[in-house]
Amino acid sequence: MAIASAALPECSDCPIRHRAVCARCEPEELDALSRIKFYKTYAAGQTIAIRGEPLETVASIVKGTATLTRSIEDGRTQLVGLLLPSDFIGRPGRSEAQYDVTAVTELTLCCFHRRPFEELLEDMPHVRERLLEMALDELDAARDWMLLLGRKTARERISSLLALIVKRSIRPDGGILGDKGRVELPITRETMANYLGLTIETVSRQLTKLRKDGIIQLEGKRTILIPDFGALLAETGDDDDGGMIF
Amino acid sequence: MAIASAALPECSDCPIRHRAVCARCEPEELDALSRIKFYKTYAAGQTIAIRGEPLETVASIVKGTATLTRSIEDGRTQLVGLLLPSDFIGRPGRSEAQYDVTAVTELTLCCFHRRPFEELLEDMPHVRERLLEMALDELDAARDWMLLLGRKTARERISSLLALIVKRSIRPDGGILGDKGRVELPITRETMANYLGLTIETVSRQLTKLRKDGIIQLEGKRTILIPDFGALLAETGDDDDGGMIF
DNA sequence: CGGAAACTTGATAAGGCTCAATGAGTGTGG
DNA sequence: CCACACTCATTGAGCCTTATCAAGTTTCCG
Repeated sequence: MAIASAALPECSDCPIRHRAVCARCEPEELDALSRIKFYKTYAAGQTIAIRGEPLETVASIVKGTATLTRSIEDGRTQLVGLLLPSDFIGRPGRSEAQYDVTAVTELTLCCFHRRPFEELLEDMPHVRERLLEMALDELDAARDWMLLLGRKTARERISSLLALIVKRSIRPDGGILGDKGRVELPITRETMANYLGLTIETVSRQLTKLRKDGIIQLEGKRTILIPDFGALLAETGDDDDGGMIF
Repeated sequence: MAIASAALPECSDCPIRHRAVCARCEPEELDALSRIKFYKTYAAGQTIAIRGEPLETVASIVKGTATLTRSIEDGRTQLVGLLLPSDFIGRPGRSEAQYDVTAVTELTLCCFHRRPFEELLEDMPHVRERLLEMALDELDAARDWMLLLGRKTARERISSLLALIVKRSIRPDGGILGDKGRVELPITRETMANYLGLTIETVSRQLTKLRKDGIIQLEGKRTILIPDFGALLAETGDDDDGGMIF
């Protein structure tokens, strides 16, 4: 399934050290985790897990992007989570995947076999605590998305997604976007459509409209310029605020 | 805010003793919780919390139903959670409500002031464990709902909701429904609409269609008869299975 | 350069929304 | 006890947003 097993870098050098489940670990806890961890790499487009099939590992995303999807046999697909570095895959106490998990870019995971991980968990209050915190954050995100899926117009959905991507683009080092308001889209139109509960045609048309209205500029297919972030936020339908959390 | 403070019954007699956050508590943990708990009662329709306002209590629902909603100023409202007995309100480590919480029936809560609860939490592994489990279950439920909101037709949404209500009606004592396939709807058409991301007119029309198609029978406004549960499930758009989870 | 994948654009149709009127159930007060 | 008001629900007519179907176009990449 995995393309290759990478060498094992030290946790102290890990790019997600301060955000993943292990964020608040003491050195000895980190040691214990380190002893049972292993890395896996996936190519863009590869399947990581399939709903209903056994999944005996849990993992943190170290690098890359993955999606969590739910679908119906007739092809309708809904993206239920966008997984970025530091996000956690799998659930302690469950041996079957609840969602389809797919790599959308090249992906590196820091994996643990489920059983040993669960056993270690008993003695690692900091991991449990962080896991709870992350689950609650994801729950909040899922519920915000429910508002979008249930009540927002196509234009508001697109704007919300772009705003979200912008906010996440800023995060990594706290610095502002590479260029003034230039954002790289990490996902295809189809993935956007599946995230937003729309068709790719509607996504495309709404992007065009936002461009014609001067809210955004398109530079090639995957790069977007946002001259006025406030103007974009005004299109999201949100009671602003949510502005800059974190 | 609360109508009245009820007497304090013993935890051992509590109807949600085996499902709430305290489900796996040892007697001494239960004692500790018991010492800081207090009950509150709300009338149907009363507001329990407002998004963005301070919320310094957490609570378990003992009796009744409440809703979690997110909305936009222009009135659009999305229900993001349906809270039933044993469900938990509030989040450790957060002092502001993230959602509007409203009682839809008369409601009894088992409350704790947030700070003391958080402190007790440090020494109660069983509560933390259960809290994580419940959060992950809610996350799964929210994600299933995202599929419904993003991709299902009105008819499928209504059917899914009815199926969900039926499943929950069975749960309490493990016994089958009161009468052969007779289910009481705990919510109004408006609440259903806000849950399903539809208007009340569409909810009403689809219920009528399901009735004309013989999938359900309506008995007054709030009671539904389901002669063939399998037939209802076939209308939900789900790959069946999900059959009887809980 | 050729081919495939990703994206855009157009024409048309349909599902669900909006607006509006009507009906059923419930509680209140004369 | 009936009339009235009020809430909740149903039904209808017309419209609008988004989906569907069908070409084109651009980009990527061997």
